[in-house]
Amino acid sequence: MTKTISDIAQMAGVAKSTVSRYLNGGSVSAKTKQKLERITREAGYVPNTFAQSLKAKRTNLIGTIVPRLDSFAAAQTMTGIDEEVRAAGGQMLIYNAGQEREREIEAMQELARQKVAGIILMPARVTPDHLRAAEAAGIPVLLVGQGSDQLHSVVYDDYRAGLLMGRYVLQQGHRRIAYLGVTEDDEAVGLRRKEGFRDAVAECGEDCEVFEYESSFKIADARLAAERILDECSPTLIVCATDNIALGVVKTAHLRGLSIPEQLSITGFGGYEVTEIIHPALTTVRFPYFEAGKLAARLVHKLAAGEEIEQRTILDVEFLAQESVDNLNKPSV
Amino acid sequence: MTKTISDIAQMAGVAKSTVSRYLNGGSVSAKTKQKLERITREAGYVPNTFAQSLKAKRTNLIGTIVPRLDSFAAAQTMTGIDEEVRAAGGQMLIYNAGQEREREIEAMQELARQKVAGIILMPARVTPDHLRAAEAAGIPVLLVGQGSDQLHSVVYDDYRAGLLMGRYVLQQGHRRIAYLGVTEDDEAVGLRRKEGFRDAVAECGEDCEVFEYESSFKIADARLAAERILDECSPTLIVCATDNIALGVVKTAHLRGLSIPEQLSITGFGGYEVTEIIHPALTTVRFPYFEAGKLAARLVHKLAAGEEIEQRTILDVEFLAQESVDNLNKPSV
DNA sequence: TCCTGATTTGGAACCGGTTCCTTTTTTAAA
DNA sequence: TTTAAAAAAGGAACCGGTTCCAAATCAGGA
Repeated sequence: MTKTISDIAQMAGVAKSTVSRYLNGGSVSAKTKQKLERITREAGYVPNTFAQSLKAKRTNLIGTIVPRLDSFAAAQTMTGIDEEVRAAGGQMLIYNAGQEREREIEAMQELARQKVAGIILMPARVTPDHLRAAEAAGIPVLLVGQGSDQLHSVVYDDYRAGLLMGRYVLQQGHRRIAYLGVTEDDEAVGLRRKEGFRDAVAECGEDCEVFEYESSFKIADARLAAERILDECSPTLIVCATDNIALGVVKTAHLRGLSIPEQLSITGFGGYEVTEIIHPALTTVRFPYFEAGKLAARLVHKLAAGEEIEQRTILDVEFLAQESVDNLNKPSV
Repeated sequence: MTKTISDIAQMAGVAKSTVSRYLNGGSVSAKTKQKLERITREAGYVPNTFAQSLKAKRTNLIGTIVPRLDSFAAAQTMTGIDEEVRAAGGQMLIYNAGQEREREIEAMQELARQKVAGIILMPARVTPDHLRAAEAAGIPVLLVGQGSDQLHSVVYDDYRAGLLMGRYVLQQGHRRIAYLGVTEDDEAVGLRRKEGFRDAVAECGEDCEVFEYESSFKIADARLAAERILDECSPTLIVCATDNIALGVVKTAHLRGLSIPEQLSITGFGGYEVTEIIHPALTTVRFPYFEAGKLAARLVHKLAAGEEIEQRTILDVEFLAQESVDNLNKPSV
């Protein structure tokens, strides 16, 4: 059976406090050190994590709460967190909230119970309940993707993403545009991106019709929304609030026999891997999900160590011009 | 401060053993029960997991080892596991092996150390090292996706997937086919699928040229392989061992200006969500990743409870005819 | 009212480590 | 050789629960 520290102590003929000291780098004579080295190795001794944590009252676990496991953004972020946490000798505990706000709260309580060193939360929206739960948890909570005045956060520059996208498509000559967004409850994705886009339209000065629509994050819903848009206002371009929504719109366009980008231009936001793979490649804005994960892990470690960090860290985004937007200024052949 | 069981006992004027009994449904008088109900609630008492686990020598955690976090198959499987584990009142601990075999071994040791109730492992390949580590872990280990004579497993019917695909494309009239596979070290994906496909060719009886190529799982590599295939043997169809590989081939075809499926037919395996979204939709075989996850969770729970289960559970696959394969039998217009 | 058996309760040991404090041993200086 | 200081080792308490066993309380029957 698995050995305990007392077993080792007995085998070595020393007190268990000595073994503990040996294991944790305390003052032990060279002779004893050597003997214990051999014995622990031969016995295959591994300390019991619970006993350690019980005494230490904390772990080196970082809890990550994600809205779902099968999303590109979540997967990239988790990978980034994992890489950094592992490098720091810790481990990442993933909690899947399944897109339900209640379960995000529940997850914070549960993670606090498990005495994780810190929590990284990727919420769709920050509610007072979140703040209360974060407060009650008594451990650092870091938001990713959404900001808050109360909690520390790592956010993307959603406003700039919208602005860059707006400037680009206007510069390509589009003046009849549908904006397919998501609920404004989602401040980052629903609101900021749209604001940036609107401001780009405003600063352009010229006449430009923008029709605003709304969809959920699901591809199927995006397809339906696209049907409505095409029926109602036949724009030259549909700007979609996420790459997934854009994929749905692309599908609908294909089904209607519209060629992209000649008959309909489409853009997304996100920079999912698939956007370069599909044909035509999707013009989008790349969000540094992976980097955000790494950064979040570093920051939450700092918080756990009691260090001060900036309230809000804003990560820059990168505009990616690809093939799905037609240049309406080009001389006709 | 967080309360301990002794605090509660003191507040209630009883021994801590009584509180423990109350919490775990032991024999407690109605009066005491009532009092403790109130006090634990008011004090917001939550038991310390470590102390519990230290005594119990086990947890209700299920450890899941995945090759990577950002893969469709892994995400679906994890979601399935999570759903089932949560329903059973447990929790899933995810360990990302980052596609490195060593880290799979390391993960098993680490999870054993953390006394998880069982391990679900999704390996690319089962090596003697895996078997040794599973043995040493002393807790149930269940494989998903790859079988083994030594360990319990949930596998897909890869052979049948290959067979169905082969029969279908032959029936569509293809006789000059490239099979773009992966290393045979991967028994399920690299070997079984190909064997099924070969047998379909054999049973067809007619003359049929099959050119076999190999790629990694990466889209970029698949694109390069596609270039070689198109240069070397100009088949009417490329059968790809995974949907991701197929996506790479589709991309290359598009870049070369080949229209799909008229000039080149392409198929995949997997049933990733994106295969229905791209245009033309990819003909593929759907693998029940989500269901496999749910089943795996149930089975590993049974193993943890000491129940007997079948050595190998084979899950059926579903052929999905979509648009990316041309019917060469159709009368030319 | 007293006795017996069933229920409740309290006390102590234990799970496997860490840490503080004291005692013993070693080392070096006087 | 003696002595003081430093290094090493031992012992016990503690972290926060669970569980076993003995003691106390309660109920019902004689």
